[in-house]
Amino acid sequence: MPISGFPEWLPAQRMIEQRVIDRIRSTFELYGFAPLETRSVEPLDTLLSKGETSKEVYLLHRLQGSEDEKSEDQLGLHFDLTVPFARFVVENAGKLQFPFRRYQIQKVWRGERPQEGRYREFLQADIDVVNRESLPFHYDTEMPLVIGDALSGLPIPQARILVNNRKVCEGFYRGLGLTDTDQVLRTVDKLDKIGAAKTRQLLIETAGATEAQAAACLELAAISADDGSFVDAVRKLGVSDPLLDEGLDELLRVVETAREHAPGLVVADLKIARGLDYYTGTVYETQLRGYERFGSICSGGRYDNLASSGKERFPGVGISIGVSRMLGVLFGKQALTVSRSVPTAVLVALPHEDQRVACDRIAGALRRRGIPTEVAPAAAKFGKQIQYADRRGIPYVWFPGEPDTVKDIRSGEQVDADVTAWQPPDADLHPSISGEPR
RNA sequence: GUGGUCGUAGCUCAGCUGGUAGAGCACCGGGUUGUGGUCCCGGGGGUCGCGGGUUCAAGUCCCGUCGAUCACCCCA
Repeated sequence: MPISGFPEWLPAQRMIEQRVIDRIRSTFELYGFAPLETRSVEPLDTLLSKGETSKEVYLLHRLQGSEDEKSEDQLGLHFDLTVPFARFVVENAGKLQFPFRRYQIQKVWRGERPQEGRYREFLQADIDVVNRESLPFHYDTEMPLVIGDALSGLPIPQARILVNNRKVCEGFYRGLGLTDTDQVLRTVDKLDKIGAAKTRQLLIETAGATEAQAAACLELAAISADDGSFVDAVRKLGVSDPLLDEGLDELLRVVETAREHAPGLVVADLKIARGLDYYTGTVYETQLRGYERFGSICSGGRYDNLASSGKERFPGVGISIGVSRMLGVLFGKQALTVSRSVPTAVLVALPHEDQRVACDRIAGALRRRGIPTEVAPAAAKFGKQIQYADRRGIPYVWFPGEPDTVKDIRSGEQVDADVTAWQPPDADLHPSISGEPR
């Protein structure tokens, strides 16, 4: 029986997942991020002190453990990769070179109610850069480019990274005279769901806004642009505040850098506010075109205060691809398929059981040349053996003989072949993933 | 964690106001004496998610539970 929120894929889907991970990993390394894996558990205090206030953390305890463990002794499964990473950096600061760029591809756990693309155990692929004391802003501009590069190499719908900056919102709200900027942010965040009228009402009721202030907040939230024009649009609203200026300047740099290196990838969208509450500046959120209703498949942001030890601070910026969420959503729409359900490229047919040794020899020779090969399970009729391959999508069946022949079962074409020379086309060597149903 | 909808064969589904389960596809075998996919014939397969209750009788009604999904919450 399945357990709610803990998905298990079939081999075909796992192959797709592995291909996706391969692509993400190689891209991360292409940009010089170093691999890291942290333990799955953290002290509960570490998890909770970093803003995760809800009870969605899974606790770990031994069956034979004592009932009255203190909370500082309790272990919880990590719910993201950023908090463990921050802890790791503080702990190992003396052994790391800064700025430190690392990637981490691991499972994380959250006790939320599952839905399509929302799980309790899921895989994240995360990159972060941290530095001592202060982190140059250009890293904030780099994050979307890495993600855009990784995702654009996959047969999935185009990604659109929505970017905002908390300084813009907070500065704007402050400039308006609103003091509870967090509450304003939380309310504005619901705009898409509850609509402008209700948002306006809530701003007045819960954030102490006047009609005019609420209207201004909505006007800010409505601004979205894939170029620098959003800056003028904000200025036209006539609010001024130093933090607002700083935020606009930063956001502009993200948008302009993306326009230079990856046109169409990034959009400044001043209503996005989400992410964990440790974010202090830039925030990212990513949609796949045509899949907007499934929410963000990749998000992150700048955190200036997450990691610190004594007087030392380690500000960072990072972004994380929700691999399981992205795949779950695409699987649900049958928008990702793989060319076969096994890695095998060649099935060696078995004429008689007493020829298994010879067939194993053929398979060995092919494998030594990097061709994934298996020998037929039984000396059934050749029709059955071909069917065995066909069911699994194995493209070639090898017939031992004088001479050996190999058949492309898709075309039916069968040619003489030599184990020391025959080579399938590169496209057939390994399963390939595509965006179209098979 | 809260609320709604749904849960019949591997898959898609049918099963009227309760009367002890059915189709198509898939699968297996044969026609086809060792090179598949078409066609024809035949066959296997279901504790009706699970548990309890009401009833002479429950796939069908009631309660609980598990799972899927949607909304809230929150977020990958």
